[in-house]
Order: sequence, then structure tokens, then C-alpha cells
Amino acid sequence: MEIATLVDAEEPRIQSLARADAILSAVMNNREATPLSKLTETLGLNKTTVFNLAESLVVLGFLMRTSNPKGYKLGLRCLELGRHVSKNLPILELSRPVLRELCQSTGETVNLAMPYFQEAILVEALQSQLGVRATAYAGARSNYHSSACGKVLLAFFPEERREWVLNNIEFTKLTQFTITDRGELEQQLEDIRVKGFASEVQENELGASCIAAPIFGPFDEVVASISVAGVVHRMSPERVALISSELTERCAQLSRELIAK
Amino acid sequence: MEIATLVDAEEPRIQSLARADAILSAVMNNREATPLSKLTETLGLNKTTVFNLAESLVVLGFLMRTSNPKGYKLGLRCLELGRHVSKNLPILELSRPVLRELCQSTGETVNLAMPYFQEAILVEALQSQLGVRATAYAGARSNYHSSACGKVLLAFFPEERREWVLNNIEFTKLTQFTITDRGELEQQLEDIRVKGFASEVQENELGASCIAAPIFGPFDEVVASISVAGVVHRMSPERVALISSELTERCAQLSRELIAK
DNA sequence: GAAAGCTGTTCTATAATGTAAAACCTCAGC
DNA sequence: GCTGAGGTTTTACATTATAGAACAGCTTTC
Repeated sequence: MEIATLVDAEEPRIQSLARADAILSAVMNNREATPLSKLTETLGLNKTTVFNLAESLVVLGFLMRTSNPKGYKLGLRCLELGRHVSKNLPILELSRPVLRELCQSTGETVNLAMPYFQEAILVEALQSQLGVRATAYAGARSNYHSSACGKVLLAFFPEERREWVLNNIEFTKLTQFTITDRGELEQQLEDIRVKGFASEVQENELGASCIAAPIFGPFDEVVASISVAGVVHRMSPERVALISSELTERCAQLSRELIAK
Repeated sequence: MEIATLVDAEEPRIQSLARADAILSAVMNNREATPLSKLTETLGLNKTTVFNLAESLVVLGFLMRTSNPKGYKLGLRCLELGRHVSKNLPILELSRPVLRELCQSTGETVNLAMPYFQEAILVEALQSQLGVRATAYAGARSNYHSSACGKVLLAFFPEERREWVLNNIEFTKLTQFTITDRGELEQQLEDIRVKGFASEVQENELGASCIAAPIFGPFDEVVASISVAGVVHRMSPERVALISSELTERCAQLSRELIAK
């Protein structure tokens, strides 16, 4: 997977912000600390330009400088802002207890996803082994065409938005089961709208199977989806039926609470 | 508390980034969605300028637009970046299990703090009631002069940095017990260096008492501190002695692991 | 052990970018 | 249907970000 070059709807009006954001992405996509040279290379900009931007980001706390492998890392300001978001998202706050219960009752991994440009983002991810705990997936992005939580969101988007996503989707083949045909996907979306939930078997990751249901906001728009993911052989049709009914139930309840709020 | 006007060491080289950051701070400091008018007011800039910056931040995902009370909120990009930081901070990853154990063994609130400009930031915060769970404090900032975790960090900073912080400290009086005199604070810091840990009784919050120990990095610099905070009447001298010895022990062990890594 | 090369940093001139004023639009309140 | 407050677009200008060149510090190479 390459550096995420988001083909955004609009270009940001302020160039420097777009560039600063690109720097943050580049730093994020590097496991090791990112040296200036690598940054200039990936951004394709002048050394000085990148240097000025990066140093500003350091002063503001979005980046930190590391000395051992000399370079930049994400800074604590990102943490501060991120924590603030997770504390102030009503959906997250509301659904957290539900996620925990689902995680305990099913014993599987439970995710909360929200729409985010041309992907979904896993806003929260809980795993049940050794008590309920957060997994590495939290904060990660998830495809609209291959993941159950992505597909539900897409299915219930208003026409226009769905069209836009479908037009821009890349249909990356993650496993041999990944849907790579737009027609097939659209058919599935129709099916999802009828059933009220989405499922997926090894389309996103080999060995994993996933069920997801939508959560609606005050204007009847999908605002999030919850998914339960498990090892494929544990997901018998009966169990899928069981989980999906609990899941849709819970999500419907959350939708009601969201609207009330 | 006013909008955090960080008196930074250096000004960022890129004006728009500083301004964008100020917008994020302003949005963060508002409980409700922040309308453009309020942003222009707090930043003291032209409407258009703020508008262009804010809209760029929306396109990039740092802000979201809300419709009901019309305005801006922090966006999911912050979450994405924040999650990435918490996954890739070696100290955090290393100390997470220790924090959990401390939380269970003491039954009190446990925090991990890191230096962050002229304050410390609570990178992780666990609370023990009803099982170990994250508290609202995570991501919050903590004063160098009033909190135990802040004071340990300050005490073990290299001379120069400590001087700098002390010169810029504001000595906000949070309770009647808060230290507001530089000389007194410096004396305490000396004491902390001798004992190897810091404690604080109702200096930061009425009714709360706190003990904190430092964690050192590969170059013998303080990189973080762990604190145990509890209701003041539960913190007898004997218990403080007990907790502080466990705490310093654990922190020393973490320092060793950090150096080895 | 000197020279070459690589990365990061400072300086400076230029023009492109971000800026703010004014005009314009949209909607709520009266 | 008018008035006014917020929000948005347009436009002209000058400040600001930009990139080139020159410099510094460090490692590599012969």
C-alpha cells in the first residue's frame, strides 16, 4: 500500500496546510523516524520548504524530532487532539458500553466505524481475549468495498454520496474473495439495504469473517456502523443469524438514542 | 482558564500553520460547535482569513462542520493521528501493562505524563472503579508546579530546561495549597531529586493527593512520569510510603527497559 | 588524513500565496 | 417584506512562503 494520496473532493484553499498534512501522512506511514530527505522526496518539494513546514509542526507539537535515527515522528499535540475527539463524539460515547457488551457476549472483535473521505475509519476497536481491550485496529482505515462496516455505510449513504464514493473507489484486491466489480458491489448494497445489515467472508482478510449494522443520526443519515469480526470457521450461518440480529437490534437502539439527544 | 496561548520558545516559521493550530485550539476549548464568528473573534483575524483556514482544515479532516448549532468541531483526522501516536510511543506501549497492574494493585487512578511545552500532558489515564478503565483525564494537560507528575518531570529536567520552565511558569493557584512561590517550588524539587519521587496533597485539586515517579530514557533524560492519585483521606503516610516504593521500583524497571530497547 | 558527498540549516530575492476589504448571499426575526 | 447578523465569494494587493544558492556538520571513501 502506497502513501495515502487522498483524492479529495476539494483541494484545501491554503496550500501550506495541505502540505503540512501531507507531511503528517508521510511521517505516519513511516515506521521509523522520517528524515528530512525522505520527506522532501515523497512530497516532491524543495528542501527548504519542507524544512520550514516541518519545523513549524515541531514548534506546534504535531511533530517531534528524534535524534537516534535522526528524523521526525508524530508529536503529542496529535494525541491531545485525538483524545479530545474521542471524548466529544456523541456516537462514540453512546456506543462505548454497547461495544463492550457486544464484545463480551460474542467473544469476538468489535469495531465502530465512521465515514471518512473515501474510506471508513475505525473509531474504536475492542478485542475480547483476556478481557475486553483495545486492538491495534483503532484509528485504522477500512475499505468501503471489502469490509462489512464499510459496505453498510456505503449501502445506506444518500444516493449522491454513494455514487461519488463508487466512482472514486479503487477496488483494491485484498484477498481472492474481495469484490472488484462495481456491478457486483452495487447488487450487494441493494441486498444490504433489504436485510438491514452487511456480512463479509474473507473479503477483507483471509480467515476472517465480519457482520456489520448501521447507526443513523437525527436526519436519518448513516453516521456510523458497528461490526463483529471473527475467525471464519467460528461463523456458522446460525451464529451469523444470531449475531446479526443482536447487532441490528443494538444499532437501532443507538440510532434512537442519537435522535433523542 | 483562557484559550491556551502557549508562549512558545520559538514562533512557527509558517504563519498559516500557527493560525490553523490556533483554530484547532479554539475549537477544542469550546464545548459546543464553534461558529465562524466566534473563531474570528478569538483569533482577532479577518473573517475571510479564518474562513479559508477553517475550510481547509475541514477538507483535510481536522475539522468537521456541524449543522444544528452551525459551526466547527474537531474532525476524525485528529483521531487517526492521535491513535497512531499512542500506538507508536515506545514508552506508552511499554508502560501500559505496568499502569494496569498499578491501577489494580492500588485501586487508585494511575496516570502517565510526558513533558509538553510549559505543561505536562497526561498521555494515559486509568481509573480502577468497575475494572480498569480510561478516565476523562487522558489527553489533558497538567501543571508543572501543582501536580506530582509535573513536579517530578521538572525536578529531573536538565538544569537549563528546568530554568526555562521555571522562568515561564505562571503559578496558577488551583487550591489554597498550591505552591505559588518559585523558591518554595525549587526547594521541593531538590527534595524530589533526593527522594526519587514526588508527592502532592491537595495542591492540584481539593480532596486529591498524588504520588509520582520519573522514567528515564537512553540518555538519562526524564521522558515521562507515572503518578498514582487518590482521595486524600485514603493516603496515609504508611500507604504513601508503600505506593511510592512500588512506584519508583516500577519506574526504574521501565527506565531500564527503555534503555535496553 | 584529505577530499568528496550527504543531510540539514541559514540567507536572500522573487513571485506566488494568503490576506483583508467590500460586495454578495442566505436565513431568522420582526 | 424588511432588517440585520452570520456566512460566502470576489478581487486587488502586499506580505509571506518559496526555492535557489551558499554554508555547515558529519560520515564515507580512497
